[in-house]
Amino acid sequence: MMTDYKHTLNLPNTPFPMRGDLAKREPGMLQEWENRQIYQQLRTHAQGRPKFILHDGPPYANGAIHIGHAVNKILKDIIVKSKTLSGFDAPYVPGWDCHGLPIELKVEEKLGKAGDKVDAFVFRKACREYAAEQIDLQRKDFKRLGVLGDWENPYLTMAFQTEADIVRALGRIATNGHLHKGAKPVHWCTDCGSALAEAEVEYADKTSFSIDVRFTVADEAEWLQRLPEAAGQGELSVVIWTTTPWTLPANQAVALNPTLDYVVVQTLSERLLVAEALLASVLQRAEMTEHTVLARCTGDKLEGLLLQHPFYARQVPVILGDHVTTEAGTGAVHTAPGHGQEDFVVGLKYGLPVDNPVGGDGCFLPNTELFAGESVHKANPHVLEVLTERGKLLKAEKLRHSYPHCWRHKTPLIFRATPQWFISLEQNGLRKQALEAIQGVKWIPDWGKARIEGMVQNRPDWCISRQRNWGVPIALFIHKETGELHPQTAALIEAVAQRIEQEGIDAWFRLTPEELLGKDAVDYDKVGDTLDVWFDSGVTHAAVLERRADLRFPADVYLEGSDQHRGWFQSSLLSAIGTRGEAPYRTVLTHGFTVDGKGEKMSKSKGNIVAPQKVTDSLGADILRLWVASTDYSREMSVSDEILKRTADAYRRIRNTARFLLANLNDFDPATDLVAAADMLPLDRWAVDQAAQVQDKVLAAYDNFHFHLIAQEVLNFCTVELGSLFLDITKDRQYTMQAGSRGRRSAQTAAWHILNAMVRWLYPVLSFTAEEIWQSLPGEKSQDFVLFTQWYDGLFRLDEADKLSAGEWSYVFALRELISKQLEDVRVAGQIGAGLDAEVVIYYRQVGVEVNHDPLLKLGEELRFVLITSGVHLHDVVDVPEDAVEVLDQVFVRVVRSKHGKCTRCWHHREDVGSHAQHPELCGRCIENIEGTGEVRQYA
RNA sequence: GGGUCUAUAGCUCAGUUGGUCAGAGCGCACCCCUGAUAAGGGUGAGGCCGGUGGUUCAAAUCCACCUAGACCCA
Repeated sequence: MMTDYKHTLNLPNTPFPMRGDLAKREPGMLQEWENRQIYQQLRTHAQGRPKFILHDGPPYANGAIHIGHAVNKILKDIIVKSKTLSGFDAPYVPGWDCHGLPIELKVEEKLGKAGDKVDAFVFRKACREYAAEQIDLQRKDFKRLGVLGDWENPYLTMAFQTEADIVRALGRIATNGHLHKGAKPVHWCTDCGSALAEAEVEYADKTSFSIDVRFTVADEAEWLQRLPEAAGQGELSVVIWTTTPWTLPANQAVALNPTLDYVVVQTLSERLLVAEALLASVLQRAEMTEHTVLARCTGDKLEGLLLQHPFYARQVPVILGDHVTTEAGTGAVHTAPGHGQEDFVVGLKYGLPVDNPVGGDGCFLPNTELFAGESVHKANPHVLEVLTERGKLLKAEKLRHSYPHCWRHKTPLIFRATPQWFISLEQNGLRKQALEAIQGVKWIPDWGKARIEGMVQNRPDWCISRQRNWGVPIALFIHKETGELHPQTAALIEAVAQRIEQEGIDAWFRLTPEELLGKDAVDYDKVGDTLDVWFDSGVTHAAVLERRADLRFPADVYLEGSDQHRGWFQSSLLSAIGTRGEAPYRTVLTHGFTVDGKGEKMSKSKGNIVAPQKVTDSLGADILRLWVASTDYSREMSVSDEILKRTADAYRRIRNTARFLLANLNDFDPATDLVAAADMLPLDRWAVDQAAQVQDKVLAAYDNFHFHLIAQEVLNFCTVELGSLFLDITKDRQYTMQAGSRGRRSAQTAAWHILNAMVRWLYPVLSFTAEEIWQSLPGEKSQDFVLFTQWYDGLFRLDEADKLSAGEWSYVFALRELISKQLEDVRVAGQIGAGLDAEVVIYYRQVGVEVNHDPLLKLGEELRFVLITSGVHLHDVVDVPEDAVEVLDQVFVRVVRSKHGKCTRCWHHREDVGSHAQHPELCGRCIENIEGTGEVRQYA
């Protein structure tokens, strides 16, 4: 009998599932989108809109994607999608970086070295195939994340067209006068037999010899002229300290700091010159206790004096350099321009020879006196032996320190001067232009500017040569005698590029100089080096942005991890300046690295790695996307199981809010049931107003790329304004009023507007869920997918004409919260269970207050619906009884258990329950809703 | 060692130019509901704002140093 009336209620109902089951259902949705070709359709839709170009930084085509890749692509996707909803034509062309050493090494593992066990052409073909496989694997994972893009037509740096354009870009840099051939010390891996880019160098601990060596003065008389007090007994030597004994054969000078104080000390048998600040540590190391300081002077007094090389018959000068410090050593620096960057620079200043006695295999060249043929790594003890024999070794120890290693082989690198191609930062003002261009770019966060500025300011010339097989060739011809570029270089480059367009980079390796140069061929060499892969990806602004019809130069946004200030941001900037004098991007966004819950780097050994594939296969891509969106990406991004669990909690709340809204729109058809804004009930107008405010914040946050604020904002809205207030309060109206009544349709109209707005807020982040909601949204839709729409414009704000102002609502809800506390006290005391068991009496100042200015009086009888209690009674404060609680200044509340019977239909306790013979269990309001013309609501 | 950053409740984040700024949501505990139910509502307990010194009438908010962490470089 009690359940008889349940069928007279309009209970929520929806096929939209409470649980997302994302891991299971997302793949099906992806398939559907792919079948429908939504990316291609979107391009048609967006045609003619203003363009927004986000240029993809290409991941390297090797290995499974990790969480950092996922973060990067998801952030890009959020931007592209939000810009689409903002009315832009925002294409997304993903790319891959395909050439280079890591792929070559993978292929070497299978085939052996090119030119050794396998023909170079076969080898390159294998590299190409390997890269293509890797791309397929990565693409599959990227798509699974819900990232929308032109996946069937991505850009690849190994595409023939792109390879050709890379060569053309090199040509432009050459013709613009930035190319430079030089012998410079570069990081050299003896295992690779190649120079390494800075990005290919890793630092790791290594134990080295640490030796102090005597450089005895060549002509003591000359020294004493400058420094008469240095007269004494025994040989006079300058002491140098080095951790690379094998570089001594290439020594060309000893550097002192011009402003540091140096002393000559007399020991038992000799005189030594070192920096005063380091004297104590040197003597201690050499175990010399007896000493007297004979002389003292600054380094600049000694410039140009000659020293005897410790084992070769040559004299080397004392030179000056600010790079000499007192951090370690002796304050006198052994200088071998062929083996060190700083040595090279200072050597340039003094015109020192760049002697490089070491071959590409890491062995001393055959003409090297004493050490011919020895490997540098093994020659150290021999050098020590020679030094000892000649009495030049003051002290030898072992030292553990951080030392550069090859990122692939993990072997220690050497610095070795070799002929290399460089993009010069100075020769034609590239550095200056780049620094100027940096000023015109917007860097987000703003410290990105200082970071790249500092790096560009200080970086050395860009060494673009690699002695490798799988790379775009440095397609140049140089004169055999003079080393000059061929005068027709521009035309030659274009001719080569055209061949590469047809056949790929093999075209260059197959080419004989005669084919292009004719008779000149005898005088010219074909350069055999390949390009640094950073050059490949760096010039995609030309090979991709300019080349593709759907894109354009410059891009609006580049977005990568903070490591790319040295990498892609910089290689792109330098190459764009070098080719066309303009930055390739207007805005550069940076995201931090992903770290674990403790803020520490992820590593296999720590076991704290979060794999994106694992997340999508368990929680779903939308959870991963929501995590990305909830995290402030401008700093380190923490992920852990707990964090993902919290994210999944937030997701469920958002999903269920949407589900409940849908469930209440079960019988709603906007075409016939939509209530005009002006006719909606005040509470419903308030809810739409709140949504409008949220939308303002959400759109601003998308605009400023502050996605984590969106996640917070939307969740708060779902929880507070909707869950706690609007949805809870309107349940009564939704369920108990006549289905087609204005009161109910008004609430549904608000829900419909809110859902329409919300589904779009969510779409850039929760793409799967948003589309799912969209499919369930009632009414004829203008578009099949959220993606094809734009931000919802059906929201509105409260205005002066509203019966209750925004401020009045705020007051009512603040009071409601205070009354909730009172209800809770009574509930805990066991007097009531649900709020509907209670009635509330409010005592406050009423005398002299106009009804029009009193929100409580205006709401009147309907206040009980706002408070979700069975009754509300308003009295003037003069009548306040003893047991009322003052919740606000001069506002007292008393909560009592209702003494009336409970209506079995609406659950309110009402005096009139039982007064109707036909329906003894119902209140009058319910009877009116069942049999009459239906109740009318004014406010809530 | 140098450069660029970060450090607010268990978690994710707000805290504009220093003065109700110690906040929100989640989680947690407890209560209620059973007509959003592997849901929903309510109440509550959690932070000396990484640490130490300064500047100031006043600092989470400015300065210095330290600690921990991240990226880049040597």
